[in-house]
Amino acid sequence: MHEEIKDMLKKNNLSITGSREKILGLFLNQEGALAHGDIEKKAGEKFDRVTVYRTLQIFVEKGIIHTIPTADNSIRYALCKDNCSEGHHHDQHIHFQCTNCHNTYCLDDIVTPDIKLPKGYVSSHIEVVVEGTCKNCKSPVA
Amino acid sequence: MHEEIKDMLKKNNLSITGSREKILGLFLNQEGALAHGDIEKKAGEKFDRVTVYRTLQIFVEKGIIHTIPTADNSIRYALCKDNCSEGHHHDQHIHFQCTNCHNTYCLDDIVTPDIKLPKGYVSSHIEVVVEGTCKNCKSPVA
DNA sequence: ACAAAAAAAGCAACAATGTTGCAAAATAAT
DNA sequence: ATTATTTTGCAACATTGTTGCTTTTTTTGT
Ligand SMILES: [Mn+2]
Ligand SMILES: [Mn+2]
Ligand SMILES: [Zn+2]
Ligand SMILES: [Zn+2]
Repeated sequence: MHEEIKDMLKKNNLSITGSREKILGLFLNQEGALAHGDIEKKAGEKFDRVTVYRTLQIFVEKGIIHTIPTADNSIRYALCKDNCSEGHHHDQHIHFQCTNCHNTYCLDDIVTPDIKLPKGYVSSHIEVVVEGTCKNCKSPVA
Repeated sequence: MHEEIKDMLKKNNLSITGSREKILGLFLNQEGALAHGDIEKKAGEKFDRVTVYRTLQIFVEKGIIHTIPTADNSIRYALCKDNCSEGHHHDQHIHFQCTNCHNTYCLDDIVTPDIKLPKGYVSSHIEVVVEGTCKNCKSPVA
């Protein structure tokens, strides 16, 4: 597991440092997505806030994690599982945000749908965020 | 036009004040969506920053405007055209964000698609944001 | 294993954004 | 017109994000 982390960093031409190992570890041990605040709390006790910002930034650039837009003005981050690479993401799955537990999940198997746009508009990327109740929060009988 | 603004405020049980008239006017004279920063710049010169926050908040609550999530951590706001009411939005259109001019548009005629979710997930609301080149920025010949 | 070079982390200072409580002012109701 | 209600502006503060620079750590090459 810890070797896996080092390998991932090496594969992306990143030097192995404490903060990168720690933060990447957080993502690997996490089902859903993480908001910046979560990461600061969990990792930031050991590291400077600025380091967390810079680590997340470089992880996004390298295609290790991707961002998920949400309506509450706090970006979430999640691991890329679509073989993204430096400067080129191709995450095309949708995201689910539970209004109950407030977790955000990548639904990696659900591909973003095609959207027919009005004449003149050209699409390069589609983000779909579905809100509702997640499988863990589903009411027992419903 | 100015009567229209007052009527909208009255219809929503809001008292008629300078800041509300001004900010609602901005939205009515605007094709795309407005980021908080835009509104502060255009209206905030006359009004306190706090007033802008509170005005936007109450407009959202009343169903006069809705928010649009974006990946750059700056919520955009746009007029509701779907007869939204207090506490109950039913904007079901998609949004388009131009990577060139950075405008955000409501594509009011394009309804959000149905999404087939994995077992256990229940959807209550769907947000779709398409990125690309808008009709105004389209390259001449393409 | 060591020294030199390169990269990252930490620190401090700052900018931008968002929140809250309260007194003064404006608006609405009587 | 007076009173009651609502909204505003202000001040103070909290949170979030950015930048430049020095020190420390990691990597590279020997
Ligand atoms: Mn994802
Ligand atoms: Mn819209
Ligand atoms: Zn849940
Ligand atoms: Zn454009």
